[in-house]
Amino acid sequence: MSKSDKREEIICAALELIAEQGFHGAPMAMIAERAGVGAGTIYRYFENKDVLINELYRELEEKMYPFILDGYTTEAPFRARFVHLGTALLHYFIEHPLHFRYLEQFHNSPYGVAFRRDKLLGTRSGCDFFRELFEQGLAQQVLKDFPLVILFDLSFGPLVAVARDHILGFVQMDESMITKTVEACWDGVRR
Amino acid sequence: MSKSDKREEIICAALELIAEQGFHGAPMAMIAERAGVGAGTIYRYFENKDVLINELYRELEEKMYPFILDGYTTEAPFRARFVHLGTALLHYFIEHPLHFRYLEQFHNSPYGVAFRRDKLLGTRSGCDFFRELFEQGLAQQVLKDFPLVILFDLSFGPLVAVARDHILGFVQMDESMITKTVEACWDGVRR
Amino acid sequence: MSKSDKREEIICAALELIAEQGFHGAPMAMIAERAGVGAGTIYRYFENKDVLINELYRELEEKMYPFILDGYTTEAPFRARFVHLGTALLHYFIEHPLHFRYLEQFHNSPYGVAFRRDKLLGTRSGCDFFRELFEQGLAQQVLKDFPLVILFDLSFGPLVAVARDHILGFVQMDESMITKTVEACWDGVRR
Amino acid sequence: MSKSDKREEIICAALELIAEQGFHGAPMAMIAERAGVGAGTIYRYFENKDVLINELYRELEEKMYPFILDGYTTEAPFRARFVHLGTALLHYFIEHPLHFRYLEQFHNSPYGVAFRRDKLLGTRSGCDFFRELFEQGLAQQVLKDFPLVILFDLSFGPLVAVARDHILGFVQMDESMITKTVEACWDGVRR
DNA sequence: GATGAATGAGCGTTCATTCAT
DNA sequence: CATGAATGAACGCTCATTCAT
Repeated sequence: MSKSDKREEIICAALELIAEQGFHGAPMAMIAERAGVGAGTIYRYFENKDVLINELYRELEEKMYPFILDGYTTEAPFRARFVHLGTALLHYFIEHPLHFRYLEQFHNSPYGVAFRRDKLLGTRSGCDFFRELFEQGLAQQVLKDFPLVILFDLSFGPLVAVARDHILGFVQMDESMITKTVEACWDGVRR
Repeated sequence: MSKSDKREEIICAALELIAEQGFHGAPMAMIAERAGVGAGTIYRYFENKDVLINELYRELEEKMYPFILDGYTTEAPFRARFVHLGTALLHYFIEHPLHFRYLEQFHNSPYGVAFRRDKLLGTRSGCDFFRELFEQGLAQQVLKDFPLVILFDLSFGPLVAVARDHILGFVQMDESMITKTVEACWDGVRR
Repeated sequence: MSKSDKREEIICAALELIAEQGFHGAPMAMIAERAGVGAGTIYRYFENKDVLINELYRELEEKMYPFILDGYTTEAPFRARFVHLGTALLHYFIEHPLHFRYLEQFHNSPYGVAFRRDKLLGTRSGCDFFRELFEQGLAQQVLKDFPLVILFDLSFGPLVAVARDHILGFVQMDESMITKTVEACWDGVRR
Repeated sequence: MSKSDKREEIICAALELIAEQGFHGAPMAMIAERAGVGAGTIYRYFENKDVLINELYRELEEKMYPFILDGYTTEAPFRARFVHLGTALLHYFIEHPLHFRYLEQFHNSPYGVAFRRDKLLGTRSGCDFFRELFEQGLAQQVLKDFPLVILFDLSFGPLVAVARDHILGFVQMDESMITKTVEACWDGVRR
């Protein structure tokens, strides 16, 4: 197994265990076992558990963005762009339930709060295309006159909730339901 | 300190610590210390940590419902009732940030998932007025034709997200912003 | 409930719980509950748990002796006296399984060792009629020439083992089996 | 210290402490300390305290059988075989007082009762040579006509009692006393 | 005297992290 | 490098004992 393979196995094992069992249910020894490496080996790649958790988060984000931005063009009309992003996001969550559950675990924890604070204060980049889109929407007056944060909440709050309920089996999302849901979000933010 | 005072102190200490630090940031010994009681004392009032956590959740719910239902009347027009509940909920969260953060911790954990499953399957009562409202809305065709679960998500997803961002200091909600936010939710679900 | 009734209830509750569950399985609070008294009350009658345990032992011994000595006469022939005592002892154990199991718990514990040491060193009286009988047997040369302790062991070792197996249900002792067993013990010690 | 040395140290520390102080006089932390290992280390070798206790019992049994069976032959006359086993057992106990006291602690506890039940019901093998010997003795009519269990009690009851008294210093067993004692047991069971 | 709520030391066990091999 | 055995602090929980009522 090559060096980067090992890293990948560790990341993957951590993702599965944490997504399924939470941070509690994923001791380092268990992550190591599932990754097929020694317990000490993890510490060659990640300084400690916190670093592993944050690094894994970063990697998931990086895998998510290309997926969401695939086919996205800043030339399209505003509504179409909004629908594209929302639909892509919901698709991503539904097709990557482990990623989704990990992201949820992460956000709902001290890690996530610190992370989010950094991002809003601009010390962290990442999903700036969301921010750009919403700023444009405000400038063009197609969006309701809300602070950016609230526009985010109105858009993603429902999507995340729907994704969770789908993954937990409380509702079954098909293509048309996804579209309708995103359009409902649009109704929420559009002027 | 009277008997029920002690119970109250424990509940209160648990609320604060868990809201602020999560379940694993709140060892029983620390809860006891903050409550000003011995470690063993907690177990006179709560069989174990799980029971304490669930009991605390139940108590918060019981405090929340009267707050939200205050002034609520099934005679009012549908939109008014929706706005009432949404506004009240957001108010409650904003005025009780510890409660809010505890509820979030709870829902985002094995406790919450089990709880939610019970509720959706109808084996648990509680916020049935929400369900009733939404069922009426569907029947009267004032709401978009969605499964109940998704209507919940479209309504509460944003409210919860907004409350979280307010509490974390990412946005400052005033009365008018609250109203506007709830109305945006309404735009999301109304036909 | 009178003062001595209370003491009796405590003794009785302790006997039952310890006999059935061992010292471990008999917390003071549980003893108090079964006795129908407050937990603190026990400490009015017994300085602490150790004292309770030793006192209870002493009381059981005191109840046992009259039972065993009933009908016993130093005038009878030696063998008859031996058989009387052995039979009576086995009967007592079989008819008072709680007593028997308590005595066993006691003897097999630091309490019992200290107790036995006292007794053999003569600082404790009690079952001196056993000692007298065996000393006579030695003097009259009807018993094998063994130290007293070994004669005790040859006599009571089997009886205790048989009683235990009966109580645990590994064998069913009836009157004739009891007699035969005691006679076998006699064969062991007689010259 | 090698891996198996550590396991041995733990076993040995547990044996000493439990033999001397009983199960509750031997907390895991104290066993670890005496073994010269960290508290957590025990759990690498034994799943929990129960498993350690049972494993230790099994190991003692395995050490005992070869000792007892050394020089034992099924060809010898019945009485000789009985005397061999009895003498060997008593020797073993006297030469291994810690083993003896541990075995006593074990048998006089929920562990031992369950264990003994298994053995009598035949779901456990082990000292089947005892059983075989006694069954032969019954068939050949050299033993008194008793259930097996009682023959066991008549034989081992005294031996165990004598061993205990020797170890506690209540009597001093030498070679001739051992022989005489076993012969007395034989008198007890022989027809 | 009687109570039982309160205590806190002590238990068995877990797990992030280290380090000799 | 990679390992995984070893560690020990920290956890949830119990229970003998005390003491205000």
